[in-house]
Amino acid sequence: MKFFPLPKSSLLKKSRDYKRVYQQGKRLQGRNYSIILTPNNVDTNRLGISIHGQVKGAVRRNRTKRIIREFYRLNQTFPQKGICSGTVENCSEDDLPKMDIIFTVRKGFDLKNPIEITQSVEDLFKKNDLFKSFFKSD
RNA sequence: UGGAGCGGGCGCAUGAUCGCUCCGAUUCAAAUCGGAGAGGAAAGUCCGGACACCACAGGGCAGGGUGGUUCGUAACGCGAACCGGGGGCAACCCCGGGAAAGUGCCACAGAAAAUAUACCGCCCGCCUCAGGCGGGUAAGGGUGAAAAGGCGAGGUAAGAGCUCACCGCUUUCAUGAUGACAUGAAAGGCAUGGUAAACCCCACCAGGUGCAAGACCAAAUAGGGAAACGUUUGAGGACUGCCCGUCCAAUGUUUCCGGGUAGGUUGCAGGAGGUGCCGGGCGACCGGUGUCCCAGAUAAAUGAUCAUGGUUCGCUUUCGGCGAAUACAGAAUCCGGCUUACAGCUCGCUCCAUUUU
RNA sequence: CGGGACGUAGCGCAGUCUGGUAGCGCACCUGAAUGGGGUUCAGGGGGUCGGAAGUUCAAAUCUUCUCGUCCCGA
Repeated sequence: MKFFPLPKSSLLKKSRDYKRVYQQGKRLQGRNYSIILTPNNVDTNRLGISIHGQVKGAVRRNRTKRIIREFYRLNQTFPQKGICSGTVENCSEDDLPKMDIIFTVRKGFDLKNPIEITQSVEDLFKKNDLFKSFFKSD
């Protein structure tokens, strides 16, 4: 069994970090959720989770957050992996920069375990060629 | 056996693997090991306190809250017991100051909605063809949510507390109770419609703001104060009329000081604490003693996966098998209440009906 | 964490303080006017007053609880 620790340094903490990602990041729209990505200058990926207040009930919000975090714990390099899976070009996961990720959830989100989220996110990356938009635009 | 009332409890369990937060130990550190990790409502934020800061000579008004009595409590709008009224066959449940201090309101209907009054009536008198006029009366009809004590007898032209008995009401007295109040007696002779979750009156209560309170440490940037050393001037002021010089001023550098933002630390987990036993009390609760330490996050920890087993439902139906479901809901300074939400399981006491003995 | 406001016809709002009749504009329907449409005029329909209890003879209105939406302060 492999170890997948998730310390707090792998989470976004500050309001200005969130603002930077919202302003500079690339957005992927899923079903009642979206993922925002931007490269950072730290040597790890960092995750932030934002759940809309219309998701009623603190229990439901907390549970959604924990499931997303569990998904991230098991797939900490999913942005790099996803970008490579979405392009036809030559791509190595280790050459890509580390990312800041924000996972935003809206009303109607109904994925109930990490496996469903993994499948949904993989499908999402395959539909979008992020490699091009990040590194070929200039 | 069925129905009902009241008061409690539990609210999935066990194991494995991978994670998260805090505490303790080892340790330079990294890390390792050990321990702990959501609720009965953590919720709504409706009350009350603790704690903190601010304000404050004393008193009052306005505005707000509470509302039978006596206890309990740190305190309460909470709880207990009792009192009175109402509902229920019953267990039991619900309600609670003042309407004979004052003001307002009571639609429509109705003669009249509180100063009393008279539509249909009843009775008497006069005029008189039907009927009309004047007076007496409020028992009956009618209206309305509500109609001026109820009911019976006497009384009367017809009636009326006009008189009387009983009930109710008011006042006074006596007895009992800490008290709400209860019981009894006498007198009055009907005066007192409802509404205070209308204004109001009476009694009692209360400074304000809230842990993002408050305390401490403290970048960057801008600006403030002080000191030292320089610089500039045919722009200014003072010593002095002029020059030099000095001081102020302007400006630069350095150092120091104070406030203080981001950020960090603390407040922040031993408490009106839980629980066993003993004692006091009808009870709420209180006292003594033993024992336990029981979440502490901050873009905010308490999770994921798998296995086995409960419980409930559906299908199948011989054991059994398969599938589904497993409530309401997540700590944010803490505590005492209230209110609201809640799948299902379960315990105790009591009442009613039926059956058997 | 603390404070405040709102919910009434399909839509936007009065009425709530001071309890008895729910009203206005737009929209909708019918008719008139026009060759037809628009404008205009006349008439009409449509509301569990967010929900539940309570006070009262009577509640959109008063009281309590509750649901939803929005806003403000830190």
